[in-house]
Amino acid sequence: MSYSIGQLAKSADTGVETIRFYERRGLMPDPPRAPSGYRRYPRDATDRLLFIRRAKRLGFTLDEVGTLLRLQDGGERSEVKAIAQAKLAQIEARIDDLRRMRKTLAELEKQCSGHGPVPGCPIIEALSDGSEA
Amino acid sequence: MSYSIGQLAKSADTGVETIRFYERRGLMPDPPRAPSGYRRYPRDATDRLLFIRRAKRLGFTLDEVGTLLRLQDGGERSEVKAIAQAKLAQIEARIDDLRRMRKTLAELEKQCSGHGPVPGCPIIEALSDGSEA
DNA sequence: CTTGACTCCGTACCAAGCTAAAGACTTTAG
DNA sequence: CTAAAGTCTTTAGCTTGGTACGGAGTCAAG
Repeated sequence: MSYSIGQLAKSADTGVETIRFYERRGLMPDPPRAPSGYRRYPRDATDRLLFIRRAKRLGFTLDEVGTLLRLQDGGERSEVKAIAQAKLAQIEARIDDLRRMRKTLAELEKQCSGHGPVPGCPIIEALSDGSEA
Repeated sequence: MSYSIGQLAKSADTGVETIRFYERRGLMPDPPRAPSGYRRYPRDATDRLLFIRRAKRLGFTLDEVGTLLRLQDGGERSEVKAIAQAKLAQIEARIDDLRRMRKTLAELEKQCSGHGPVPGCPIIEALSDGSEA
């Protein structure tokens, strides 16, 4: 037995178009075809698709997912670890960015009474004169 | 005295193309033109441009910046505060997302010895079988 | 006056990750 | 058998925030 692309899509809760897109990007292998030209997926195609989805949820780009998939088919564990470390560093840098934004914005938001006209609003003033942002 | 677009760009450390882009987006007003068709900016155009840059640094999209600019020219302070609160909520949600990613990834990264072949690597295994991700 | 820098406009292109439309063909359910 | 649903390919579009190109006209320094 094998899957049609629609069945595969359903099995991993993705869209048909997404699978064809991953195929074009080299993440999903070109599957065998029925005489009609329809794609026929082996059962384990779902595993590959779920691998991609999980890696994406952890923050990896599709290019990085491609690298992880290639390493899965033969690579050094050190390479996997290095990719994970790099991604961790990116995530932490992004968190730091967002925390800085939050800090500034939260201070301004707290200072803003929320009543009356805009002139005098500390948020707009800070944006206007650079005193806080 | 007035600025050419190049001088304005330099005064706010942006590119000429960026200013024309903001103009198309309605963030910068259409400036008066010299007989040649060249844009002539009043001195305070720099303030508007810096406002946009600062708001962007705080995480606002260009559409949101546009709203803030319109409020600056007459609006309720409550509207400004509401936009700031919504943005704060978005930032916090994004931080939470990233922290979840970091937690999962950090655990996997710690479990990975970084030595030997990929088969058996806890990172790859987690992506393969969903045990952690 | 010439040359180089600047500016004009419209359009196209970039990243990333899909998503959709068009038109033809195949498979499946009743 | 028929009709609906699925699939095929190619191409184009979406999001956000710009960046770049081409060819023409203009401005400023020497």
